[in-house]
Amino acid sequence: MIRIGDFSKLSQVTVKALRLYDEMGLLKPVVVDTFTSYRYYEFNQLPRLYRILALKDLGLSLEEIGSVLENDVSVDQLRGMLALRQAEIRQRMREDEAQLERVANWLEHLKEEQPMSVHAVVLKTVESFKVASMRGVVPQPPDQNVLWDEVIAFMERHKARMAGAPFAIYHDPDFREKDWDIEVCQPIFEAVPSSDKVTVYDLPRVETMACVVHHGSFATLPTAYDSLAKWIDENGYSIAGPAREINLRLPDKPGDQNDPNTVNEVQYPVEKA
Amino acid sequence: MIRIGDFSKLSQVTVKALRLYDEMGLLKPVVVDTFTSYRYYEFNQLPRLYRILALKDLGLSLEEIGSVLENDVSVDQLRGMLALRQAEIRQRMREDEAQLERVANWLEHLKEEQPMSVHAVVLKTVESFKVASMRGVVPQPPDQNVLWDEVIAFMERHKARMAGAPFAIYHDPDFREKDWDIEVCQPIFEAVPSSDKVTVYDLPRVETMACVVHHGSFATLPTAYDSLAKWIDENGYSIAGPAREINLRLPDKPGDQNDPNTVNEVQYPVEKA
DNA sequence: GCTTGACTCTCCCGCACGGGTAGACTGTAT
DNA sequence: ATACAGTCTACCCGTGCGGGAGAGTCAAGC
Repeated sequence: MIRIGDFSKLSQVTVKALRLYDEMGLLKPVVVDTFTSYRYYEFNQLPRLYRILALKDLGLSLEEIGSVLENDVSVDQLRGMLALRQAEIRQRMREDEAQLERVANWLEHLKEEQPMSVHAVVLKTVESFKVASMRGVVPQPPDQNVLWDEVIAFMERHKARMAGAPFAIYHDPDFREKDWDIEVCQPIFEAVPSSDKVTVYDLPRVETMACVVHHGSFATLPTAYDSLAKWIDENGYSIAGPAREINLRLPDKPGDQNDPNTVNEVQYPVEKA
Repeated sequence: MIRIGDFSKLSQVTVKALRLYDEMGLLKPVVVDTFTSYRYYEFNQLPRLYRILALKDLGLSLEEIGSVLENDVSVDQLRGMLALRQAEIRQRMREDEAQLERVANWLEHLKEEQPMSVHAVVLKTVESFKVASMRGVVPQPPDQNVLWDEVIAFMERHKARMAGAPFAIYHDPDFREKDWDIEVCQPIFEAVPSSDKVTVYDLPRVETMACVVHHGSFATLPTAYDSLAKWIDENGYSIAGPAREINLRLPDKPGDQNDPNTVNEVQYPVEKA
């Protein structure tokens, strides 16, 4: 019979851990002195302790280890637990790879510039939601207000309530001088019927959406697109659909292209390249 | 100004997380109602929140993110932090790979046998320590007691105190019928001078030692060697030195080869293959 | 004006695995 | 006998929130 400190040195398991395993019932000392509460171990408890350590090395929780040691799980169940662990580890390795890529990308950018603005890119999943939408070709983006007028009139006619910030979808796959193919959308609650001009439908869910927020006048909005596109490319993704431009905060004076307080979120559906 | 729930939906950051970021000073609402304590946010706080999320995606802690956002760290320091993260991630990926291998190995063994005994293998680092040792060739392992007699006599002559369990080093690289090259060692505290038969020296540190404990009569000890060797091979290691056999609990009757209460730990120095 | 339901607030607990500390004993070696 | 090392219980700490309790607040419909 040896004391906890010696057992700790022998097994290279900290005293703290041994006490925890005792408390959790994984490894009880053979004797606990009634008066002093000193724990006394036996050499032949080492195999059990090593089994605990071996199972811990597989990434099982202490609770799981307890079940395994007490034969509360069948061999089949153990197989299941380990298969699950396998999947978890593989998943984590995939995440680590992606994270490594992002960190490398930051380091790359830190060589050149003050990158705080560039890198505020976030991936989200956007659920399906209902919109009142109108699509048309207009000379320039600011001209989309003719489309908006229709949508607003439509909403008022149907007393539809807004379910989120209005936004525009830019359907042109690449930049153009004039004649932009733009769809303006207003999220709504009610499933009102479409009119000849305004369509009501469910915008499908987007699994992975790369998003960046731009705060400042419309004139500087293209830089947001640029850095977002750059991020997408450099982090191993590719663009998988048309961009959305969400008008979180509109200019104080309607149509003012230079209000520095406007806030927009630019979104691109992406997929792992 | 919007309430926390709307800000949460907008950013897809849970209300809980937003409150935490407030408390940690990462992102304070623009207004907190004095009477109701309601938090009110602005759209233009989204870029900062996204910066938080982007930094979090790199694996930085919230505390680190706070420093970065408050410009408490220079670009050089940030570079250092990210380089460190890079090293951490790579390290973790290496560990994950090893863990994956161990899990796969378990699953492999679960197909065949009741493997609880086989797999209680532990890797440790063994520090350098002082021993009184005597090496010699004897017909069979049990004959090592002639060596022990010398060491015990030596210890008594010098009044040396034992610093741990006695053990034997098996210097033969492979199994043999007779004439075993065995070194018996007793860890001691005092740096007493060597005699002509017994040598006192510092056994060097072993970086990685694969260990298994055997509990039962000496007759079944070879199975411990077998499963240890198997584990070493199957987990991508190779044997890098002579085996040690540590006598944690000796037979009650000295020399009894069949006492089922003896406990031995078998150790092999290993290195990643 | 009142009710109702959806929000929001501030605590507090839990997780996994201990680290660290405090204050009180206990065992052992000189 | 005394000193020193070992051990005991009990408590708070960290990470990044999730869950829930109990109480207070806001907006909309009647």
